[in-house]
Amino acid sequence: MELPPTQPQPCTDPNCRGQHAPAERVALAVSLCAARGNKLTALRRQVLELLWERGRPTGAYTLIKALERKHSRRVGPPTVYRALEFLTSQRLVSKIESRNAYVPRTHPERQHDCLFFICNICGASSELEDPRVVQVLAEDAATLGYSVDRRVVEVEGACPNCLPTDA
Amino acid sequence: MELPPTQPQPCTDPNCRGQHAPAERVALAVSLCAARGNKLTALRRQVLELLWERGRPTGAYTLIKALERKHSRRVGPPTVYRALEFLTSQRLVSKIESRNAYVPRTHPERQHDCLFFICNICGASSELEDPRVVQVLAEDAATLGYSVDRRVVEVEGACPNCLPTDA
DNA sequence: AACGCAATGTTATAACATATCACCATCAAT
DNA sequence: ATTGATGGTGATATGTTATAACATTGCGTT
Repeated sequence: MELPPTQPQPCTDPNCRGQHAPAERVALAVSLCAARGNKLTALRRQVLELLWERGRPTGAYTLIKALERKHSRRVGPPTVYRALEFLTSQRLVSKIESRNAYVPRTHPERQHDCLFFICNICGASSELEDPRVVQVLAEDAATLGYSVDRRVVEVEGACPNCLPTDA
Repeated sequence: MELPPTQPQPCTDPNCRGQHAPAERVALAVSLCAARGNKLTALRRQVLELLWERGRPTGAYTLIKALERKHSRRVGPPTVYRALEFLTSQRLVSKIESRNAYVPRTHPERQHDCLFFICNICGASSELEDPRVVQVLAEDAATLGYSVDRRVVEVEGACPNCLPTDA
C-alpha cells in the first residue's frame, strides 16, 4: 500500500479533450465546486492533489501519512475521511471497493458511474465509461424488480505495461 | 450488521432445478467438495450453514459471534477467515466487496463469475448470472489491453420487497 | 460582543483482516 | 510401529480501515 507514485494515466475516453496534468485536474475541480456552490477547501484540495500525484488507488491511511509529512503534525483519520466523503459526493473521487482505496476521477463533470480496471501487478487503475454496462445492469435490475442507487464495477487483471510482451 | 436472519432468496436463474433449502445447499456443497477431493470439514460446513441460515451478506465478525454461541467458547478471527477462504476457493461463497461481507453462492457447481444486487434497506442480496456483462467487460478489457483475472460487479439499490408498492 | 454555522481537530473505539507459532490429527514411506 | 510431512485448527497479538462522539476554530451576521 506504500508504493511510489506514478504518472497520471492517459484518458481512455476517445472524446476527451485533454487537461490531464494534475494541476489542470485540480483547477477543473475548483471551478466545478464553485459552480455548484460547494467549497473545495485547502484540506480537501490537498487530498485531491495527493490522489492525483500518486496516480493509483491510494488508501486513506497513506493519505494521512502524506498529510502529516506536509503539515508536520498529526492528522486524525476523520480529517481525511471527511475530505474523501466530500470529494466523493462531488464526483471528484471514487472508492475502489475491492481495494479499500480511493482514486481521483478523470471526468468529474460527467454524471455517469464509472467502471474501473485495476492492475494486480503495478496497482494502477484505469477509469472507463461504458453505457452498455449501465444498460445491461439496468435490464437485470428491472428483471429482479430492483431500483438502482449505485453501481460498483471493478475488473482486476494485468495492465498492458505489466503483461508479457511478444516483441 | 447484526440484522436478524431471513429466508433464503428465490433463485433468479430460469434454468434452475430447485434444491434451495439450506440443508440441500449444504448437501450439494458436501458432494461438490468430495468430487473435487477437498474436505468440507465440520467447521467449514458450519460457516456455510450459518451463511445460508442468515440469508443475507454477513460480516466475518458476525459469524465469529455465531460460532462462539454454538461452541460455547472463544473463536478467533483466523478460524473464520480460513474457513471463508476455503469456501471462496471452492466457489461456495463470494465476498461482497462493497460491504466487507460474505454470501453463499446459489450455484457453486458453475464456473461463472457472479453479479450481485444488494438492497440498501433490508440488506438482502440476489445473485445473478449474465453473460452479457462478462462479454462487455471482456471487450473493454481488450480495448485497454488488460487481461482479466476477476470481476467485481455489485449493484446497490432497493429490492422489490422494500420498494414502495402501487397496489 | 454574541450567535449560528460549517469545517476541522482530537480521542477513542469499532469493524475488518492477517501474522505467527503451537498443537494435533492423518497418512504415506520406511 | 516409527518417522516425518501435511493440513486443519487453536490462540494471541497485531495490523488496517472506518466511524462515533465531542471539542474547537474561523468566519460572516446581527
